[in-house]
Amino acid sequence: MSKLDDRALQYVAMYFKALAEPMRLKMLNALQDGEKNVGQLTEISGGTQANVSKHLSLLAQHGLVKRESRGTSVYYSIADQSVFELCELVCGQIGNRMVLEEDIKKVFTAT
Amino acid sequence: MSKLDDRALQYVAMYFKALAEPMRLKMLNALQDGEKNVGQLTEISGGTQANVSKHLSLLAQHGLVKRESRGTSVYYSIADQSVFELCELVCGQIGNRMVLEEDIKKVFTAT
DNA sequence: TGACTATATAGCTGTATAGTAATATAGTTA
DNA sequence: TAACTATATTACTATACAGCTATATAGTCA
Repeated sequence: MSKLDDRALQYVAMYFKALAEPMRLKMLNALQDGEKNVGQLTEISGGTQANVSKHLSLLAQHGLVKRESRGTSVYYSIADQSVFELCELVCGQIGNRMVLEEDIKKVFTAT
Repeated sequence: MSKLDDRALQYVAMYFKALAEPMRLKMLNALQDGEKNVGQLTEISGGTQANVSKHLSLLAQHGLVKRESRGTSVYYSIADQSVFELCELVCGQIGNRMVLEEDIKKVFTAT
C-alpha cells in the first residue's frame, strides 16, 4: 500500500466496490459452503432471477466467483476463499462500532 | 460471516463502499505515515478542497479516520491501522489478476 | 423439429454520489 | 471590530447502477 499509482488505486477501489452491495455479500456468504446454481441463489437471496444473474456476472468479472455451466444450470463458486478474511476483518473492525451505534439508535428511537 | 442478518450485511457493505473510491484510498494511503490536515491532503490528492473535505467527512463518519481541529486547521489520522490489512489482502488477491489483465490489455491495445 | 427449463440480457426508472463553483462557518490576528 | 485563513456546506450536473419487466439465448427432452 506504500506506492500505489492511480491505476492500482482504481483497481483496488473496484474490488471493494464489488463487495459494497449487501446482495452480493449475501450471495458470497451463501456460497461459503459450496457451489450453488443461479436458481438456488435466487431463492436464498430473495431477489429476482434477473438481478441475481446480474450480480453474479459482476462478481465473476471481478474474479470473486467462478462460473461453470452444467446442463441447463450454471453453478457459481467462490474463486478465492480469502474474500472471507476480508469480511472477517471488516466485521471485526466495525463490530464494536456497530454495537455502539445500535445503542445510540436505541437512545434516539426510545420514546 | 456465517450468520449475518440483513442489517449486518448492509453495514459491512457500507464499510466496503467507503473504501470503494480511488480518491479516498489515496487519502488513507497518504495518512499512513501520520496525520495530515485538509490542505495537505488536498495538495497530495490533487483534488479540490471541497471534494477532499467531503471525502474526509465520509471517512470520518464510517470510523476510518479521526478528526481533530487545532487552530484553524483540521487534522485527520487513521482511526484503525487494520484498514491497511484490508488493502494488503485485496492487493494480494488481485495482484496476479492485475498483471494478467495488463497483459490482456497490451494485447488488445497493440497495433 | 417443438415444448420446456435455466440463465442472461436489454431497456427502463429511480436513487446515490462524485465532482464543481460559490458560499458559509469558524478560528486567528491586527 | 475587520481582514484573513482553513474548512465545511450548499446547490447543482453528470454519471453509475440497483432493481424491475420483458425478452432473448442456450441446453434438454419428447
